Amino acid sequence: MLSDYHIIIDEVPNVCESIQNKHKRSLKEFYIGNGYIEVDENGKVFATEKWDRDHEAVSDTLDEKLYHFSKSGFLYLLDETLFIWVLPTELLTSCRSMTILTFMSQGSLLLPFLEKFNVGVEIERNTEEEEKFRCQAKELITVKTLPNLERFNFTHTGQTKLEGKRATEKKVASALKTLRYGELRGIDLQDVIITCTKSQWQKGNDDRPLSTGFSKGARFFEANWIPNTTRGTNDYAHCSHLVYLYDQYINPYVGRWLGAANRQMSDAYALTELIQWVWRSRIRRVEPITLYIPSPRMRGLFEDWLNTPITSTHPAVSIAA
DNA sequence: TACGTTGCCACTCATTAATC
DNA sequence: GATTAATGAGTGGCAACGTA
Repeated sequence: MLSDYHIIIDEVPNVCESIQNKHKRSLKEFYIGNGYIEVDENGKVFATEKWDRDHEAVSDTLDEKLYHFSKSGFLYLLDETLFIWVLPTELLTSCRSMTILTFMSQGSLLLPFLEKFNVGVEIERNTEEEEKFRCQAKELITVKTLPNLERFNFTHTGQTKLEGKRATEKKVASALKTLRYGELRGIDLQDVIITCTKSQWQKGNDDRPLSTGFSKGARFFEANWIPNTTRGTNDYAHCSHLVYLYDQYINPYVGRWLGAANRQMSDAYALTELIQWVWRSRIRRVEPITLYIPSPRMRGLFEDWLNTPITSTHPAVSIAA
C-alpha cells in the first residue's frame, strides 16, 4: 500500500516505550514457566496458543494489555523484567523511501534502533544551518543555575526515591519559592514552564491536579508543568522563563538492548531531549528566554553545545532513511 | 552590614459536610 | 436543592536567621 510513496516525517518517531515492569520471579513463574509466552533471542514476545485459549480466564492474573500488545507484534521483553512497546520497522521500510528531518540525530534512539534491526540508513547534514541555529540560540538564551539545588539528584530514579521524604522535597520547594520572589518577581507564572517527574509535582486527576512534592509550598503551582519528554506542541510558545529539574539518561534496559549504553550516547541523548524541551518556549518565535538548569551535568552539556561552533567534523544532525 | 534564605501567620478560595 | 459552616490547601508578605 505504501510502496509507491516517498514519505517525509519532520520529527524522529518514538522507537520504543516502556510499558510495564514485572518482578523477574513472577515473570519466570507465571508468564514463561506456565507456558503463556515465548521470547526470541531479540527479546520479541510471542503469546502461546495456551494464552490465546485462556487469556480471558487468566486476565485477573496475567495482564490482558500485554496479551494484546504481543498479538500485534509490538511487545518485547528486556532482561526478563521490562516489557516495552517497539515501533514496527515495517512502517519505516515498506514505503519507497522514508526521510526523517531532525535535529541532533546522534542523540536519538532511532539510529541504534535501525542498526539493531539492520535497516539501511543514509545520513545527510547541513552544518551551515546548524551553525546558524546554534548562534541564534546563543544569542537568545541566558542559562542560569539554582545554587541551592546543584547537589540534588534530579535523575528519574533520584526524584522517585525522594517521594515522601518531605524534608528534602521542601528544600526544592524552598528554592523555587526563593526564585519566584527573587528573580521571577513580576513575571506571570503563566509564562513559566517547569519540568520534573510528574509525581513530584502534582497528584489527583489531570482535570483538577493538586500540588505535591516539589510544588508544595513553592508558590509555583500556577506555572506550566510539562513532561520532560514534551515535543511537538506550540501551547507554550509564549513562555519566557524555563526551569529544568531533570538529569536525563537513557533507560538502562533500553540502552543495553540497543547497544547504546555508553557515556557518549547518554550525553547526546540528554542534550537532544533538553533542546527539544527548550524549544517549546518562545525561543521558537525568536524571542529571548531564561533557562534555569540546576543539574551541573545537564547545564554543562547545554553550555558546551551553545559555545562550541559546529564544523563539518561535528557529528551528524539529520538523517535520511 | 547587606543580602539571600527560611519559617510563620493571616488571609483567600475551593471543596465537602451539615442543615433546613 | 439551596444555603451555611467547617475544613484544607495555597499564597503573600514579613520577620528572623545565617553567612560572607
